[in-house]
Amino acid sequence: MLQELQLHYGHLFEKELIEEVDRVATLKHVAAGSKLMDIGQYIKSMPLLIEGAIKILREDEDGDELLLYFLEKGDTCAMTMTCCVGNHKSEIRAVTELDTVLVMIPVEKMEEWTGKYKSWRQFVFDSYHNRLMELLETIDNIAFKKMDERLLKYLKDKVAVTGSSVIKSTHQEIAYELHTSRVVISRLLKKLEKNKVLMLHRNSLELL
DNA sequence: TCATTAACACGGG
DNA sequence: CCCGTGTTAATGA
Repeated sequence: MLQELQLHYGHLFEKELIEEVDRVATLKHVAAGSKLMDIGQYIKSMPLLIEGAIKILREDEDGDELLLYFLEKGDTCAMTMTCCVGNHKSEIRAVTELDTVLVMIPVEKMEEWTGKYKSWRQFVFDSYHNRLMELLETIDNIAFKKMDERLLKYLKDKVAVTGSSVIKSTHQEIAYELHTSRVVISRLLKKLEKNKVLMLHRNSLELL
């Protein structure tokens, strides 16, 4: 575990902190498509992403979903940090997008390290900032952009996160995550295909 | 105008 | 056959 930590967090954390993480945290492998966290749940440890990707979703009163943002390696869930420390319920749902490797840190250590390590404090604040920026971008998309632009951004994000230009989703699944209907997604995808932006296949599509 | 809903046909697995 | 896909018609915001 020390090696992975060194590789992904070595440039952020001082040596003593890395070693302490290695001592107290546990490594966790999670298969793609697993629900890590659901709305209303309490959280007892905080994850650092080593490998893979996680999508963060919000749900409305009808149970419809909306994708908020993706987490990638080197990221952590800012929501989890507040929930852990304040002992609040989770406001979001987290589902693994890929097979994912996590380092789980016990809650007590989070507060202890905030006083002990400057790099930890910095990491926590940076994470808040990054998530907030990500969230603002999502709000801009929903409020000011049309569905065709939202769809394109979604597809590009997905390609960036998975590291593959082939997206293995049905139109219906995409529609759920963007909170719209399949008819719209089908129509827009067809238009994008005509414009040579992508190729459509059954159960998958490829960005060009 | 554009999204949603329902309905239908097509075709691949 | 079942499911994903492409399209259309009706309705509403």
